[in-house]
Amino acid sequence: MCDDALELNLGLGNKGQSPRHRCPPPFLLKTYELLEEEEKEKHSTKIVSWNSQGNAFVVWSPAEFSDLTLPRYFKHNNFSSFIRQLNTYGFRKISSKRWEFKHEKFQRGCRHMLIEISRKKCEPSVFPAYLKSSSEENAMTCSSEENNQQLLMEENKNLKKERLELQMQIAECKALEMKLLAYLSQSMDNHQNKIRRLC
Amino acid sequence: MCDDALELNLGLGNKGQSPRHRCPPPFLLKTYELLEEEEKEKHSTKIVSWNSQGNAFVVWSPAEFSDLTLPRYFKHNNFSSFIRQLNTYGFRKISSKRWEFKHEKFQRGCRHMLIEISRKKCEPSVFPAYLKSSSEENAMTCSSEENNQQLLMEENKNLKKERLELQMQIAECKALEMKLLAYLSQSMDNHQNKIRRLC
DNA sequence: GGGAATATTCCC
DNA sequence: GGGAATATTCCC
Repeated sequence: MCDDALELNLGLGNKGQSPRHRCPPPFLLKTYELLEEEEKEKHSTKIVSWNSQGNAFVVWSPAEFSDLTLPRYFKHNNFSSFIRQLNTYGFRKISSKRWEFKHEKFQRGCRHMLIEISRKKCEPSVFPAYLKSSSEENAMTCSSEENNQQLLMEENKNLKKERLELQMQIAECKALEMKLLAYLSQSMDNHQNKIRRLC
Repeated sequence: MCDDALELNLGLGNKGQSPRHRCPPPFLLKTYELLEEEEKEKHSTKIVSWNSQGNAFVVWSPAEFSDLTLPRYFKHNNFSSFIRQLNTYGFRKISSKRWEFKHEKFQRGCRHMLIEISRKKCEPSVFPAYLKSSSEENAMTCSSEENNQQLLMEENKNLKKERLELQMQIAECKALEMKLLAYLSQSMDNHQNKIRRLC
């Protein structure tokens, strides 16, 4: 199930992204560590923990969690901000009776899976926010030419971004090629040696 | 100069936006208040203050400002984050010798003007820096507008062509990858067989 | 100085 | 639960 070794060897983790994205987003790391560290804590009542199967976690006491736990890991003490982040990363509340949150790739003992969780994208639509929110004003103040120009600019920007991503993909492909070739030649040598030894 | 009353009465402040925008953004309010409150402080050395004319402010001691002042108003103690915000709101550093920042609408005793300061949009107003005319009046002549559009369309066309080429390169890369992998697995089988035959 | 990703807040 | 504005971080 775990391809980490292959990914590590071939350098394919998080394709097309910048270096800082090779590790999980701070939010996920902190939430995971918070759960590991809370297991060691000696509170009179449990504040937050993995559920019994370890495939989700439960905030047993939102009040204490907000006041005591959150500010130790984040720049706030608002339960709702924490939940907003959970939703951003695709967690779901799986119980109506308690604050239990689940994500397929967020499980006890599986820190390596965190890298597979990503923020939900807000669709990069053709129309940027500033055109959507004030389209009436724009219609008043912008000539259709200017409007056109804005669309062109937007498309242009997206194309350049796309170009960069494609270029990075190519670089990765080439690197993989090199590694495969190196591995191929090495493994042939090995086999040659084995055969020689056997003769 | 101050339209606050009118805006309030007609509910026209920050058109098309939600109520919370009728007051200045928190960053501006906090920075303004910070300056008012620092005036009362009794530090051995001045940390931050309005300049003598009151039309800009000076951070006299960035180190103390970061360690002592920032965390009292913001969720961090990084001078660079503070400066990033200043830039976002259009402040300029107006001295090369000291940390002095200025915005036309940010002046001592003029809290009511803060409402007129807004974040720079991340969207280029219309044109990128290298295409922008130097005049702030941006009284673009028809011909230069058309010219611009021509350039944009040209660039756009080229980018799309480039994209196609890159995509083809990637396809080739992937095909080669497949061949290498197939060859690798085949050659390993062959060698295994040779070894078996030799044993 | 600013683009862009992530975090926090506010609001529906 | 999520859209969108603002704040903070990271990077060029």
